Amino acid sequence: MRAIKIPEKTVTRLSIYLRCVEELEGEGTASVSSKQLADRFGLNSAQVRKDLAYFGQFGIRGLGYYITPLRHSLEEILGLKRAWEVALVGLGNLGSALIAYRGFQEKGFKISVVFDRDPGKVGRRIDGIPVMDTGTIVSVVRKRKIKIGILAVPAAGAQAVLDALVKGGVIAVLNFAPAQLTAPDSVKVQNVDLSALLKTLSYHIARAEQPKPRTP
Amino acid sequence: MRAIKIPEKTVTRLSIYLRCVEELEGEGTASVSSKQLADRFGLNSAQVRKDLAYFGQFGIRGLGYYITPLRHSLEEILGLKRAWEVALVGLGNLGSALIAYRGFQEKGFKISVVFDRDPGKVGRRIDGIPVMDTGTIVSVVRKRKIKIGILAVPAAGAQAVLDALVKGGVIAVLNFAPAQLTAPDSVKVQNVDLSALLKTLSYHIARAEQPKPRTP
DNA sequence: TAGATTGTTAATCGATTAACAATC
DNA sequence: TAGATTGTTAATCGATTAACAATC
Repeated sequence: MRAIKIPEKTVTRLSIYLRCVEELEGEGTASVSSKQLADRFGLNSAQVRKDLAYFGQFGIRGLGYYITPLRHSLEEILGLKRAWEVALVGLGNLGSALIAYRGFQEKGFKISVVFDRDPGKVGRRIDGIPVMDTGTIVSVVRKRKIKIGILAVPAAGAQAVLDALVKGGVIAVLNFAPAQLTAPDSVKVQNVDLSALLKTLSYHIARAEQPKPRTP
Repeated sequence: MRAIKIPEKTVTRLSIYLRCVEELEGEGTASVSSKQLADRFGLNSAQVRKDLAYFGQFGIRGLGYYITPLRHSLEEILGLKRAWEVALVGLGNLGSALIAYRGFQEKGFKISVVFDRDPGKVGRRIDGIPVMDTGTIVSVVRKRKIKIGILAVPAAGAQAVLDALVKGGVIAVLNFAPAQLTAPDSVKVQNVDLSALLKTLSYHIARAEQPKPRTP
């Protein structure tokens, strides 16, 4: 029996499909073909079918996909049928921002503990969430069986924090620190370098502004 | 003369290289080979050389790359030799968070105007930044010659805001709204769907927890 | 049954990695 | 000069897209 390798990009697209399907469901659509989905949301129909086929047979030949069952399947695959507890590390500007941001909680990801090393912050509660010392990460995360961590600390301390999270049993991390972190293969680290994203934008502007090479 | 297509991923990696080079420079290193760089930061040396070679010849055979000149070249390529003004649209939780977050300003991206449609917010100043009505995007952005926009509005209104930004002359957009937006090819849109990122993480946890197939 | 659309295999495309001649 | 490392071409790998038999 071969373990079929599912491309990372396929998983990323799954949440795009889910969003599209949610939208269609909201409009009361009963079923959709991969072609319709692709045309409407700017996707490729073959890719939609191939991506879905990694996980099972969700469609009906000659008809397409029933919306509601497909949504349920996507939620099941993505592990969204349950709520996840999340540990946030770093209560600086970005960390505070992420707590205030409701987007995560709405999607079933609940920040249930925050870690910071500033004694002035430790022991307080932010939005009802307890702030604990960074030194207690391993034990607290382990005790609460938390599997998802968010890193919102400066780059310099990020690796040590990641190590602690991993030691405590965390297996998926959203990292906002601009640093090349290392973790065991079993741990999934998603990097989000906001400044780097802006830098690629500035590259594109610089390219777009200067080159006025020749008017044919 | 052929226009060499530079892969998007190469541009993304450029800012990673810049970060590495900055770190080495901080340590007082004078030069580095692609191999050293790759070993230390978990990159591939051939890829480093190939990526850089898209933009010119920055190395010296037998020696490697001189750190400081390479940093300057990377900054020049990425358009970081100047400060950029940025227009932020949406002063909700995420928008406020992005203003409080110092990361952008530090890297030369200055949020110089914020747009919101809430009359209760318009006219005020946040952190010294004027809050203006969303209806004025086109004229304000055009007048100030702003080229970069950040979208922190709900998905429903995102396309209209993007259209306004583009009409005003913006050519690069960082989009936090979970929506499939369309823009002219000349406009670069970078999507950052934070919830989608968490969803791929929850997928990985779901995979990691269940499958305990057989112990050989 | 005829028409439509899936699931899947084959073809294409692009990106990564390896190899090496050029050259410091 | 000998050793090292670049810039670049060729080989490999993986992902996307096209094509089509299976089948609703």
